[in-house]
Amino acid sequence: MRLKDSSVLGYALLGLIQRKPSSGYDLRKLFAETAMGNYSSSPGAIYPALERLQAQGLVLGIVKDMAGLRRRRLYRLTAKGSAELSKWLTRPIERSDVKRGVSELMLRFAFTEQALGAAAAIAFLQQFRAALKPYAAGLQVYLRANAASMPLSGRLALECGVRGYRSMYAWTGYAIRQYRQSQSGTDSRPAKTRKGGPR
Amino acid sequence: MRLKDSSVLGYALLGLIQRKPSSGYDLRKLFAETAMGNYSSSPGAIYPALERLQAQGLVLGIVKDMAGLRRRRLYRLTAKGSAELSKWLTRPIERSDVKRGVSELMLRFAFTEQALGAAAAIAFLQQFRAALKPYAAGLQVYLRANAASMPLSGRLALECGVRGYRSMYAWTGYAIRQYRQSQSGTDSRPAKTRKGGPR
DNA sequence: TCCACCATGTAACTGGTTACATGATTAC
DNA sequence: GTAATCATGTAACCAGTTACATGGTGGA
Repeated sequence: MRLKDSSVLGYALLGLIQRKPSSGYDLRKLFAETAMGNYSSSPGAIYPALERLQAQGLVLGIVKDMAGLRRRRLYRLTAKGSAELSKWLTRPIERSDVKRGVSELMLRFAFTEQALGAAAAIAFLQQFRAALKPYAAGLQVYLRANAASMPLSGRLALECGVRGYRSMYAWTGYAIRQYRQSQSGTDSRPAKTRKGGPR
Repeated sequence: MRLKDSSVLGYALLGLIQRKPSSGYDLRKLFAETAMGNYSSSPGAIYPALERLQAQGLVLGIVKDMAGLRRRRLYRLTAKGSAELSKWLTRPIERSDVKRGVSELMLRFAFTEQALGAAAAIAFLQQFRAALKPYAAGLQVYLRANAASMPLSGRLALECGVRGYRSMYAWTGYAIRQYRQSQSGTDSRPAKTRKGGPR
């Protein structure tokens, strides 16, 4: 009897709660306002998800009587929840993960630093890089083999994919360099300086 | 009483069926084998989806007694289905489409050429391009404004997104050039094109 | 005969969406 | 007192997943 792993939404919630104990309302706002907007929102998704996490013992919600405001249920990770989050973050990256879509991997990356430290983030990037390379190459091979028999639109759509994966591959190199740089400088605190921007 | 628009899967099925009348089995194989793998597969999704499309009158399934094989139900588009597909393909591209994810847009692009001709595909690319530019710029602005207060991982994740959108923007330029080239050279397609002349 | 494969379906479960309900607090 | 906002929930519905069922066909 397999306990279904938490959905991506579940892991996103775990990650955010780990970062800072939060109420459902807080989390909704985060999803709605920050660049994580592609992840769902709306009470009908989040409150039930939090209940599921609590039922699995990954999270513990305590009603706080915030002076002067309506009671809010503050969730924080349990030890089990923390372990589950770590397990998800360190799960080996496979071809199928890349294929299924890169957004879950980016979410994992975004949480790795604060949950497991910069070294783990670098390790993640290296794995990601290693998975991207053959994937892009495979697409390229498929493209070369089938280009002649595909309509132009199909060929171009594939090329778009190849370019996207290549771009991400290049990004992993850049990101690793950034981490190394931030480590060699002041230790422990990831450098917030250097707002160069991409490119 | 709004009939819910077909889901993305529904449109994907319409597009594939338009290209060539197909059975559920054919469609499953397409999803499983071609680079469209990210779209679902598995009978439990496809057969019910086909039934829904039929119930909406977008598609008509006829049992063919393919000599020597088990009967297969061949679906083909109805006029209504064709119209619905065209409506989806030509729906204006908005910021929210880009945000929600680019894969639906790529699917639309891939079907546009065969359904509506090369001119429509070019028009789609131009719209797509026009939507990508401000989106990437907006991300960039957000990044610059918040980089200082974000952990390195968050900053890098955002930068990855910016790079991805830039790469896609560049791709739209390339794709438009490719279409122009294919049109000016040997016209393979019977000219549905030339509506407004390639600007 | 039995197995492998083609092809279609179905049932149980899960999770997300939309829309609404509820109640507490602050501002007027 | 009433409106706006904070905050949590709930119910109905819908689509997708997994896993299984069905049955027809060809080949050993």
